[in-house]
Amino acid sequence: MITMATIHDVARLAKVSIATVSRVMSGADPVNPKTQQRVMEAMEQLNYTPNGLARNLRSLKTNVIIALVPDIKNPFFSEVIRGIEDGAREAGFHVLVGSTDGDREKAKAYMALLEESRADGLILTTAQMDQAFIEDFAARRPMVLACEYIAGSEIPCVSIDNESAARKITKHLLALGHTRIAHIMGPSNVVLSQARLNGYKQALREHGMPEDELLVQEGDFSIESGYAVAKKLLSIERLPTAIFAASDVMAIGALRAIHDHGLRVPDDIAVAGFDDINMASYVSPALTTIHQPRYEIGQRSVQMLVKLMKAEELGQAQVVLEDTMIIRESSGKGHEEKG
Amino acid sequence: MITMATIHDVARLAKVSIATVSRVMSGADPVNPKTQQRVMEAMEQLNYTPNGLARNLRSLKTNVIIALVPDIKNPFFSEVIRGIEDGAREAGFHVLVGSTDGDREKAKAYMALLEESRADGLILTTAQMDQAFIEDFAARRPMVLACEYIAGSEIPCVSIDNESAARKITKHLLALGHTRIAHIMGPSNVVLSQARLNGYKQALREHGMPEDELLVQEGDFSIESGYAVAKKLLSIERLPTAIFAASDVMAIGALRAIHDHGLRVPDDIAVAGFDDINMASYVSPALTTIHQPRYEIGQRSVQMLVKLMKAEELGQAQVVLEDTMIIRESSGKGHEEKG
DNA sequence: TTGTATGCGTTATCAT
DNA sequence: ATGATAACGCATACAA
Repeated sequence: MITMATIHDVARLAKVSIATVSRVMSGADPVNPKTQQRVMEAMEQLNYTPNGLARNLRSLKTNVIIALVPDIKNPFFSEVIRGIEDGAREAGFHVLVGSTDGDREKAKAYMALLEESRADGLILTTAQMDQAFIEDFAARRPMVLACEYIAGSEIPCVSIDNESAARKITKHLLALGHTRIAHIMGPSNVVLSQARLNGYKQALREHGMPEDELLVQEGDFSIESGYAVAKKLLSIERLPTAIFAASDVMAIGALRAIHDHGLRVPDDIAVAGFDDINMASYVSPALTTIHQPRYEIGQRSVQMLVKLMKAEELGQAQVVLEDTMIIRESSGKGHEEKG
Repeated sequence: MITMATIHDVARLAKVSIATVSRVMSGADPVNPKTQQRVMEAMEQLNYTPNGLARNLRSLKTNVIIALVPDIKNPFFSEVIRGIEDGAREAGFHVLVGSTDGDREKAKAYMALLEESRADGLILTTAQMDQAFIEDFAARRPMVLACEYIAGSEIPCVSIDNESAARKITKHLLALGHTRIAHIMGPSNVVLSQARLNGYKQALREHGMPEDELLVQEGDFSIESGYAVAKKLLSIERLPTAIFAASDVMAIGALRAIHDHGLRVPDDIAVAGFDDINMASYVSPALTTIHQPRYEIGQRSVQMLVKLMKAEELGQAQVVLEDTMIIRESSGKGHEEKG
């Protein structure tokens, strides 16, 4: 709108060189108190704000990091983002949150900002693109994976052990005497969906339960998909006695589907979720779920990213945080386990 | 990590001047096909990506707009943001989403990015700072208010008519025969909380109902506050027969509080929300609420902002979109109205 | 069709 | 303690 004052304007008004103006801003070199005063007054008078772009170009740094989430509607990520933002602020960085809607091209568009030097680092909360692309990118740019661990990869990451967590909650359902446990998995192209599926299968196997392919159906983490998939599960001949959804949001969709079907949770069908989002303890029945330290995941991710950007050594590149099983109403009577 | 190739490197390798390299990138001036080929090969070979910062400094534009939300956890805003992002992408802009946590200082930190020329425009989804500050800012920088209309202000904005919507849903409860309708309002320092409160009061007045101060309690749009405030409402002597919460999220908290209190919705107490977030139709009982065209609010906001940034005339600076009352289970038997 | 040179607003390295 | 000037990487007006 209004044409901005530059360092030259300030210098002219204060009758000094631009170098001196720059000096009073940085405070690095000594400046005569009297001229300093003049410069400050000039800055004040012109309402001067240094141009960030010029500074960035000069330093070849932006102090911006990009955080990519697959779906900004998903409440799971919002807390992770908060952790990221707080961690970033502490380290003097701004966060640009991008929602990719599971679209590789959108993700790549954001990642291009790094190539253009318009951002310094990247946090990926879901690795949906092909692994080769990610590996290549991580080799060239500071990047951290939050929430997801890619087996066999050396990319720095922060996550829980999704497999063991899924195993744990499936075992909980088994311990309650369930014999037909269905699983609403996440999109099969994301790593953590596979991890949770594996944990589920392992638990069944360890208990000598047969795998029924009909009982495993794929959702996309949305509440709508949870509802739709649960409907499908309710239409098969031998009804499941329990449903383990790979996310709380999908579990809430399932809750509604079961309700609409005239059945009751947990009496007729038990339900378990994953993530422990805020709403999990407010819906009725309250959700049994796996608590993920979402805020901490975000925070730790940035901390690692900052080290990466400073080219510091990060001792451990793959951080696994602890999860907790939270037993509430939706799975029936129970107890709490830690691990 | 890796030291980037510059336009000079490309020029040297292709044995041309940097001007020519620049030309093949922009495609503005004609370039000999043969040299163009050489340049392209050089770019390819060096894996060259133009430095965005330099471009930005040159053009004094960043193509970045900042969208500020008070709370990224609030699902209401996620859909607005999606609208903003899609609209922005169409217009060739990137969106930097910032969460202010209702903290003026955080908001100002983001707004400073505009002053530093590191972003071109601002969308505020909640005006929590003092009005003078906002007015001043809007006079100097391209800015649009989404979701909120400030009476007496000329700042461009896109929103529904919060007052009439609140009046409408309160009247719905009155029509169902409710005599003691409580209101869980939003934070009193945000404009739309006041608007919704006013609508609520107007409806009561029009029906000749007395105002009971005990029945109006302030929340902060969080599910926890909805729960806590509802608890408070359940502890007063003459119980309310209905609760109108200023947001669905708070309404869901209230649902749980009523449930925990051993009462039933809508039989014992009716509940109405506001926003029509995704989850509103999935909780039990499903929420009666006001549907806001959230995605469109976001989209229209950016469109206005883009015009503002281009210094184009925006015909109408204050856009009011239509809301819809959605009657579901939580308010008891009913019908649907439009307006 | 191509090259030279200037400027975008800073910071930093020289001098003085 | 201060000033002149060269980068940072690119786009473009002007020459050739």
